[in-house]
Amino acid sequence: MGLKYDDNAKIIKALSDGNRLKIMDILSCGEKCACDILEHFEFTQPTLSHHMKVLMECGLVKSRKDGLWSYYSLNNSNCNKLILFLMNLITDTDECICKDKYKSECK
Amino acid sequence: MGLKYDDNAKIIKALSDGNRLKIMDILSCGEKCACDILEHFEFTQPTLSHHMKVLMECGLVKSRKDGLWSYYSLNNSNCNKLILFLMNLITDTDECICKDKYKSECK
DNA sequence: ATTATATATAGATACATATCTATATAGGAG
DNA sequence: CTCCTATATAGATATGTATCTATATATAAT
Repeated sequence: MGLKYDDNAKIIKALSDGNRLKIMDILSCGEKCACDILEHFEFTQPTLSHHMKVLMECGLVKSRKDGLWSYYSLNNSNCNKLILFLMNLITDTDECICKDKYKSECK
Repeated sequence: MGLKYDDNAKIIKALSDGNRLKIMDILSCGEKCACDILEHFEFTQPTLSHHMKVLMECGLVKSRKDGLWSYYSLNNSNCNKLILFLMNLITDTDECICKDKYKSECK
């Protein structure tokens, strides 16, 4: 199955903030520019810039530039991969780490 | 839909650590006692105790005591709720925050 | 009772991060 | 060219956290 705990932990860490979850929700209905996203929050513009950078660097969000404006949208493929990872994680599959005889007998 | 960003962010934060993701994977095939979980890691017993506390406090893991041993298992209902939250978050549903006319015109 | 064992807690340290103000960059308008 | 605007970056601060060692708690065995 190729579970990569640390790699996925980084992506999950990007989502471990209420404001960033709200940003994801805002983007779920389509592309938005930074100033539109900012309207939903009380914090400052540099703080939004920081949050967008975190979401971009983990691959959950992508952006494009058009003149002065930056447009952001979800990277749906990567979002789906993360959810698939979590579903596999909590499911008792044949590839569960627990089945690894060399590490534990799972008594 | 009742999206609660901060509440779910807390749960997600508990999963934003590679070691805790591995613990979830270990528990996915059934109940384990602390010493069995510890065998999979290099860190010390108090560190495992800390990680288990984090996973318990966010509701993803439950435990029972039997003599000296503490047995841990996934709280499957809460695990499923988290995944459902994430699936709703990235989906363009009618209840998307973006549809809220009072907060944004979503131009 | 005494001793051994499984787990939890306390306190310390080192590192990460969410936010702010101030400033830089860079594109568009006049 | 000069000014305005949208966004990004730099640096500071305050808070959170992953880990360790040392110790406490609580149960079992002798």
